Amino acid sequence: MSQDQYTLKDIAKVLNLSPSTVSRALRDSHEISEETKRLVLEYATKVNYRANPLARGLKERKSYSIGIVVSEIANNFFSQVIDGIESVAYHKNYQVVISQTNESAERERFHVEHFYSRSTDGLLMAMSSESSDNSYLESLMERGMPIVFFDRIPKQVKSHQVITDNKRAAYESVQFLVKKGCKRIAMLSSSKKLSNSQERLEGFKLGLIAQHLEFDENLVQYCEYGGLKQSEIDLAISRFAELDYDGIFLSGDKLTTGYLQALRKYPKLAKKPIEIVGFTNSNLVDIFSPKITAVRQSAFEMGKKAAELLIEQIESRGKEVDFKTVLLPVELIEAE
Amino acid sequence: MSQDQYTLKDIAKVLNLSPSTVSRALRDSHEISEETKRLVLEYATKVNYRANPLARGLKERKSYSIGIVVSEIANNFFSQVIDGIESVAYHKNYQVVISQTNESAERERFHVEHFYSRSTDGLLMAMSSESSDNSYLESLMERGMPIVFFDRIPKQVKSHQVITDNKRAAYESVQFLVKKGCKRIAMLSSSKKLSNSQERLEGFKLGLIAQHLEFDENLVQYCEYGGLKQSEIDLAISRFAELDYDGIFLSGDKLTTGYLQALRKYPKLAKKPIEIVGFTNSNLVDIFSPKITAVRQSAFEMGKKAAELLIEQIESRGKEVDFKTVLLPVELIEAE
DNA sequence: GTGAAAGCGCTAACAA
DNA sequence: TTGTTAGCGCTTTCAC
Repeated sequence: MSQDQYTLKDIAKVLNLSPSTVSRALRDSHEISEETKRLVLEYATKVNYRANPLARGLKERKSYSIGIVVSEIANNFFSQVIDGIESVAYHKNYQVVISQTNESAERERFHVEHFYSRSTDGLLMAMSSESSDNSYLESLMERGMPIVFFDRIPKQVKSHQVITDNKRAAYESVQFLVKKGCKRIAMLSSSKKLSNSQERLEGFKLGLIAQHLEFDENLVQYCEYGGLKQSEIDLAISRFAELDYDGIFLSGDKLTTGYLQALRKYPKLAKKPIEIVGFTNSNLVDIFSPKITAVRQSAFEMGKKAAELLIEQIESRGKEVDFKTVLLPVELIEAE
Repeated sequence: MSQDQYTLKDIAKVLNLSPSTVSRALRDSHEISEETKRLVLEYATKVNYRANPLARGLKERKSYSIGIVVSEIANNFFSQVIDGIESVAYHKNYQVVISQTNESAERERFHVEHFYSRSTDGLLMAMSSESSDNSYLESLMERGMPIVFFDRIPKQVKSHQVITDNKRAAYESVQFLVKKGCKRIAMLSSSKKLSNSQERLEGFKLGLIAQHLEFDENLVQYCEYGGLKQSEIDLAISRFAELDYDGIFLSGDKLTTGYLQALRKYPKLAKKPIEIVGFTNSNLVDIFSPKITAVRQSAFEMGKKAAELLIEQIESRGKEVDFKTVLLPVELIEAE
């Protein structure tokens, strides 16, 4: 990096070759002699040659960059996913471009179209909670833009998907609570509309059935905004207070932390200690109080897997792909 | 977005103009008649024309993208900074490309050079803790790559810098502790080498002086790895245990959470309750236990400010800039 | 006020 | 096996 960027032409001139030969040599083409390849490679390494990605992208209609669309970056779960994405992209030489929607469908669309006009090679998306009309995404994909969805996936789209095995996670949470001696288990859930929530609720019910426990609709409270508004949680909790329960399953990150915050705020609502199991990807559960058992999603893995699938799809260049739905496990982490 | 990307040529053909005229019209050049401009603009809007950023970048040596280099993305503080950066970039129409170094100087350099070869327009960097030789950064800047440093800045570089007012933050933390009745205040510090740490230590001392308290070297423990290794913290804490102190100032994010984790692990080390003040940008301090007072950096603001300065510098196109050092305040958040 | 042409750095079809 | 040429989509100098 001790001087300005070398180009193919520069190298060609020095070695008395043509730019195309140099190009081919660098791409290890079979039609170039070993001797020439060696020469080119040697010199290229020496001057630290880097192909100009803009030029290459312009030519190849490829930018070697992938876009991420999430609702918020400053979020334990998403930032861990992004970490995973970056780690894969780094090794495969793709740039990672981020964008956030703040849960706005309009902003989501803006970003997606922007990525498109930038010849971004592919997209990794977790849908904003507000989005409903996804037809524009389908038409994009039809026109050849690979999109891999993770965490929050739109309905009925043909694409790779990487999600948490929500049903199983909820099921196991119940098993855990029962093992701890709980007989009446409450649940704090997000909006019934979200696929995530539905699956977790289903797993919750199955978990109860497996333990021959009755499902009591009163013991489930729904938060339309998934805990984005603390007031929602406060309300839910005050409703719970009148009921008798000895364990609770919190089915979302914000619900978990919101629940704990509410307990702090209204200590009398927490008359007796109960067993708490909740989704959260915070790294700091071990210093939370009261103690909870964390349902930790494989966020990093999710990012990795999604990025791998995306890059694979990108590099298969429009060949028929058979779309996968990858289910990732959660980990129950019990505070000591 | 209902068909494939239009090009200048497409528009030119339809309107019976030359591509160059269309280009000029779109860039609002004075040498194009109002009438033509109107025509072009109208049609361009109609077909939702977007200039191909790769082609433009290749030509203009500009990519309308800025790069972020941080040690880790999945980190409360940094992800909040990135949030701030994105919010500015979004409005100014720049893409945000992320990269992480995992504290490796080598990886840092790799990323920076990569950004350079990608014609990234500018960089936002928080140095990795491992980096020492920054001469390559200087030569980069000399060759016209704008870099704005935030949080962790290299020594002696001429550039914009956005950092926390560390001295003041530490000073105020001490005032706070004294107001709470503390007489013997301990401090857990990062490596003496880091500028951040030095400033916080200095503020700590000044704070003591202002309260006519004596600075006792024994009451300060240094963690070479800033708390990255829990063992470091455990050791420091066990040393503290033998001393008599009634308040502690934790001068870094990982130190704060690590300290709390250690208290949980070795409850006997926390013989008597003491007042705790510590840096942390976690949103969950209110559910930590024991209760602490959080020193919260203006992370979002830091990202915003840094991005604003960077884009301003980019768009001033190599004009002489007079470099600013922006000091941001912290907020002390007391648990209820 | 508009157009023709060159060129940014790269790849690939075609020639030799 | 290597070189020549054209062209990706854009901007800009130079001509008209």
